[in-house]
Amino acid sequence: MRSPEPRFAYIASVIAEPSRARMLALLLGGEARSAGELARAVSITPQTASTHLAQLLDAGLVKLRAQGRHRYFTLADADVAHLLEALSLVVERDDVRSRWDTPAYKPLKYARSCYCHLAGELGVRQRDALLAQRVLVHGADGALTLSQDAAKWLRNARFGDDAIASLQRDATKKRFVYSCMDWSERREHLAGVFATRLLTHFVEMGWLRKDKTGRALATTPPGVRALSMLFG
Amino acid sequence: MRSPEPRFAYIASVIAEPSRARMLALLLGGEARSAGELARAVSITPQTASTHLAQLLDAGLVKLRAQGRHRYFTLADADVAHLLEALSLVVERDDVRSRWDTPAYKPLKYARSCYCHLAGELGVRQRDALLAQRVLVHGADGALTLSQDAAKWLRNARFGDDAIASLQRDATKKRFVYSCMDWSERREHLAGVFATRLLTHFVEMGWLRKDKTGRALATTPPGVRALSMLFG
DNA sequence: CATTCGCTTCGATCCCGCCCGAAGCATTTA
DNA sequence: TAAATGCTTCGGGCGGGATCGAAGCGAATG
Repeated sequence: MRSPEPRFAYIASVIAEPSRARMLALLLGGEARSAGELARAVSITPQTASTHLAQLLDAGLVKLRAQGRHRYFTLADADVAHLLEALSLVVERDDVRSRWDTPAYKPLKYARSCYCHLAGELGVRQRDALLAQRVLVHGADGALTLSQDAAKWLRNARFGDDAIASLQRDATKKRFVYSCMDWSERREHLAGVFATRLLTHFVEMGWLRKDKTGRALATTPPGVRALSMLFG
Repeated sequence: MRSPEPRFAYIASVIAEPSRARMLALLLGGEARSAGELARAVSITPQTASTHLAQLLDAGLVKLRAQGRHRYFTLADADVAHLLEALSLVVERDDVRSRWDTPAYKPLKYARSCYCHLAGELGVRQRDALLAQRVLVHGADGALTLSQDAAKWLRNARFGDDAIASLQRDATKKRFVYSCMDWSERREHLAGVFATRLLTHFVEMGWLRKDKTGRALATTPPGVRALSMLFG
C-alpha cells in the first residue's frame, strides 16, 4: 500500500506543468508531432521543450520515433489517452454546459479525435448506430464484438475486401473494440483498434477533416451524405 | 482551445503533491475521513494538512461535511474516482504483473472498494455473473439495465422487499449501473448506484470486511458461501 | 569537408509553493 | 467561565524545478 503512491504523485506532477499539459493535449489528437513543432505550439524555446519531452518520456507518457534529425512524439498508449480524457472530464465538470456551448467549443463538441478514435456527438452517434444495426453485438461475457454480418455494413462504408478480411482477423484480439465514456457527451463511444481504423478510413475517404489543432473534426459535404447513410 | 489547459494543468498539480496524493488514495476507499485523521495518516502536522485540504476543496476534488468540531472529507464524485483509477492504471502499467503478484498486493488485487463499489478479481467476477445470469442486460442503446427478473436474484442475495422496490425505482436513473475498466484486472467491472448498494449490502451482511486502509476487502467464511452461490 | 538545422546538455537565475512554529477561532466539555 | 480539542491563518525559511543563454553533438545538405 505504501509503494505506489510516490509514483502516483510523480505521474501527476509530470502532467501538472502547464507547457507539458498543453503538449499532451495536442498529442491527444492522435498525430505524431516533432519536438520543434511542440515547442512552437506552446511558445517555449526548443531547449526548454527538450527537457520537458525528456520528462514525458521518462514518465512513460509519450513514445518516441526518431526519423533523421527529427524526433516525433505520440502518446504512449490508450491508457494514457484514457487518463487525459478522465482528467478533462473532471476539469470541465463544473460548468460543462456553459463552456461547451461557447462558439469556440462547438466543433470540438460535435466531433473530435480522442487519441485515435472518434469522440463527441458524432462518436456517440457512431456507437449507437453500430449497435442498433447489429454491426457490433454484446457477447456472452458482455464484451463487444464484430457481428457475423458486419461485412455488409463495412462494404457500404467503402472498405475494400482485404481491409474487411483484416478487420475480421483482428476481431478476436484483446481491446479490438470497447466502449468508453465521452467527457463532453457523458455517454459511451467506441474505442480500440476497430474504432481507430474507422476514423482513419473516414479521414482517408475525405468524409472527415482534421483542423490545424489535430483535435477537432469537420464533416465535409460528401461526408455528410456518407455518414448519415451509415449512421442512419 | 486555449482556455481549458491552464485548469487542466492546475487540477493535475493539485493531485501531484505527495501528501495530497496519499490523502486522495485513502479517500478512494469510499469512506469519509476527518482532517486530523488524514493528517496522521500521511504523517504531516494538522496545519499543513489543513492547507492541503483547502486546496483539494478549491479544486473540487473532495467534498466536505462539517459535523461539530470535526470536518469529514470524501471524494467529490464518481468522476474524480474515475480519474484517480485511470491515473493508477498508468502508474501501474509498466510492471502490472510483478507488482500485483507481491504478497502485499494480493488482498488489493483480489477485492477492493473503488470509491464505493467492488473492484479487483471479485469485481470482475461480479459483473460476469450478473450478465451471465441475466440480472443485468444490455438495452437497445447498449446501456446496462436491471432485467425483469432481477428481483429473484436480489432476494437470493437477502435484499429486503423494500430495498428491492427502491432499487427498481432507481433503475431508470442515469448512471444507475455501468461498466468501467478495472486497473488491476484490465477487464470491466460494475460501477454506479447499483454497484454501490451491492457493496454496502455485502459489507452489512458481513460477507465482506474492509481492512484498516478502507481499501482492501476480505471475504469472510459466510461470505465465501454466499458469494459463491450468487456469483455461480 | 564545411555549413545548416534540429535537438540536447550545462550553468545560473529566479520564483513558486511546501513546510512548520506560533497564534487565533470555534466547538465541546468540565 | 475556563480548559481542552479540532482546525485554520499568518509568517518566514527553504528547496525544487522551470526558464533561457551558451555551447555541443549528430544528421542532412551543399
